[in-house]
Amino acid sequence: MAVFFGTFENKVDRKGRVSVPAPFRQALGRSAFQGIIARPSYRSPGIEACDLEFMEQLNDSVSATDLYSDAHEDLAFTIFAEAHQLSFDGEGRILLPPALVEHAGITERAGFVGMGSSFQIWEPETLLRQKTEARARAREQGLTLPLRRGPGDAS
Amino acid sequence: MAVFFGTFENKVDRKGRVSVPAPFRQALGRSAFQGIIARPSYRSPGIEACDLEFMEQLNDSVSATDLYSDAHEDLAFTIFAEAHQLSFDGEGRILLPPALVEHAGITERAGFVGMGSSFQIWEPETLLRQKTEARARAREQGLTLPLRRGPGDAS
DNA sequence: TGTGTGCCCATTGACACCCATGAAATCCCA
DNA sequence: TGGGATTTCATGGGTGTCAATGGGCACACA
Repeated sequence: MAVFFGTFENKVDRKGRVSVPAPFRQALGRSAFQGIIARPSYRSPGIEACDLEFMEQLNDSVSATDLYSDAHEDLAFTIFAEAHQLSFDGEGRILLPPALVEHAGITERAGFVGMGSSFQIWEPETLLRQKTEARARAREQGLTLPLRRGPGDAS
Repeated sequence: MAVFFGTFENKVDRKGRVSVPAPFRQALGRSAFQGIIARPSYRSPGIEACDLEFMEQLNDSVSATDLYSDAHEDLAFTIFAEAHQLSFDGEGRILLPPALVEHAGITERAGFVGMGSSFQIWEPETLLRQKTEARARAREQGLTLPLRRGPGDAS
């Protein structure tokens, strides 16, 4: 599975196009669909982006909740309703839909930040603040991470 | 899994390149991606470095926390946002990004120190102090370590 | 006909690749 | 055991390549 990491900042041209950073494109691999799925985050002014495969995983996870339950409906609306399929052009650029641009407050530049299995797109200044705050919270709360080891690992 | 140990000091040339010590390169092995992942330590003025495989383990561990939870977002930002993928050139050198150089206060030389399953890169003078202090603290506090044995071990 | 969109090509600046050099460690053999 | 031969490594620098960016053109649709 793809792992996205690092922060990149690219220009939005006057046609509304942005280059998706080359490392992210490489992490996406050579699947049939050349592009990404993007939707507004419901918890922040950022755009969440992933590949089709991850969308299918999300679907599996949502499907695990009871059909017709409130949680199922709300999750489904939140995750799938506002999702956009954005194809790469020949140079690896995407066209940001107005709804997403507005949600993120993006104007001239777009910040791409890796989040592991997915990545996000932000207005660069806002992203900087968000990163700083997230790091501060992680440190204050003493967040630690129990490392999971693969099955072939002896320890 | 790779085990990194020892301390090495190499020169940073005027292009910002440094040779990764040969023992570390050998420990990294012949995986598909020839290089390392590096990110600023959030607890010290050092640079933490590991291989892609370790990054995937981190991703697995982060993925084990609930998607969209506060902890998940904060961890993802802290661990993945500042990570840089640094490829080796033909001579086993990496190009240190300005953000990492600044974080570590590196100028003309870089100190590499093995930390077991990862290693760190420091400004040499700072590293010397850090090592001295760490040893002093370990001695003062009488730190001990319960030894875990692998399953293949007879004893 | 005007607007949005996909496809194509040009430019430029960073950096990944290539080769050369010297020093140091290791090996080999008398 | 000593000293020459060989290999490995760290380092320096030139150059081709690729990613990001900008703009033009054709096509579709309203």
